[in-house]
Amino acid sequence: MTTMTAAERRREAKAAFDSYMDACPTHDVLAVLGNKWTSVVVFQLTQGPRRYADLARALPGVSAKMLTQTLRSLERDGFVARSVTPSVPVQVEYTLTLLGERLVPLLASVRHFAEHNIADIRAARDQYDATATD
Amino acid sequence: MTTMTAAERRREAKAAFDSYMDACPTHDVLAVLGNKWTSVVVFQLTQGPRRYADLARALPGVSAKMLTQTLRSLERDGFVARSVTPSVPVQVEYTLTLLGERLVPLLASVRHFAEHNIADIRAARDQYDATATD
DNA sequence: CTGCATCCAATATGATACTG
DNA sequence: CAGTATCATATTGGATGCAG
Repeated sequence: MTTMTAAERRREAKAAFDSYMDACPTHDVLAVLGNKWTSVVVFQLTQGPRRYADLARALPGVSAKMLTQTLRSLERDGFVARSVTPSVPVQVEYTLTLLGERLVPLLASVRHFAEHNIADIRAARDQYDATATD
Repeated sequence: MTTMTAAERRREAKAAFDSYMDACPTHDVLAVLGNKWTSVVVFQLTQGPRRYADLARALPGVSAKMLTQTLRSLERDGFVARSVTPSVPVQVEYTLTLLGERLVPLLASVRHFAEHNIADIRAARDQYDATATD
């Protein structure tokens, strides 16, 4: 049973690593935050509860589809609560949950890092692109 | 010239918002961190310099293409330095730059948040999925 | 007003084979 | 060893029209 051992071991290592990646909390959170509209929507909600149309107006770049999708995803993760007022027409309000509020200091950390280092990052990019074009 | 004003204003607002998003440092950093392999590659490099094959071995889930792409992207952003030793065969070593080291505490913040809140997040997901299936 | 369905484009990721 | 090239698939994002 030594035949194929190397390939087998590689496959097993890969499967194990894939499960690890799937289970890794950090990676999970990063995937959520990495979505294009997550951070801006959360930021809007830190300003207070917002209705669907409020968000659409504040975020002119988002399509209706992505706004809905982002809100659903945040709701599913427990960051955002959705409450419907059955009037005519219906009124839907989105609010940050307590769990969602805990996202705020984290986003502040990211912002802090970003604002302090973006100049270096962009300088590096410019230099990289310049030397590549040479 | 009052015709189409509403639509025009919407288009302008969207264009302005798009530029804002593109220019936003936080969003920029989040986009980098959101890539599937960025965090794990950076984490490997916090353990010390690594050669290409070292990384491939430590990260059995990554394809050669994505490993190269991730490293190039990190190099372009100034987080990682690539040094070639012209031997036979060539030896390529990747190291975190000083800028890259500054990523470490940020990733630690993300990890801290993730580890403290992942249980609540997953509970929320389970509940959401359960009530949706009802 | 809210938001789903549909179709489409762009990007990210992956598998495989090949090269200096 | 350290990639590149190519092809294929998956995921993400967007535009439009329709519905409760």
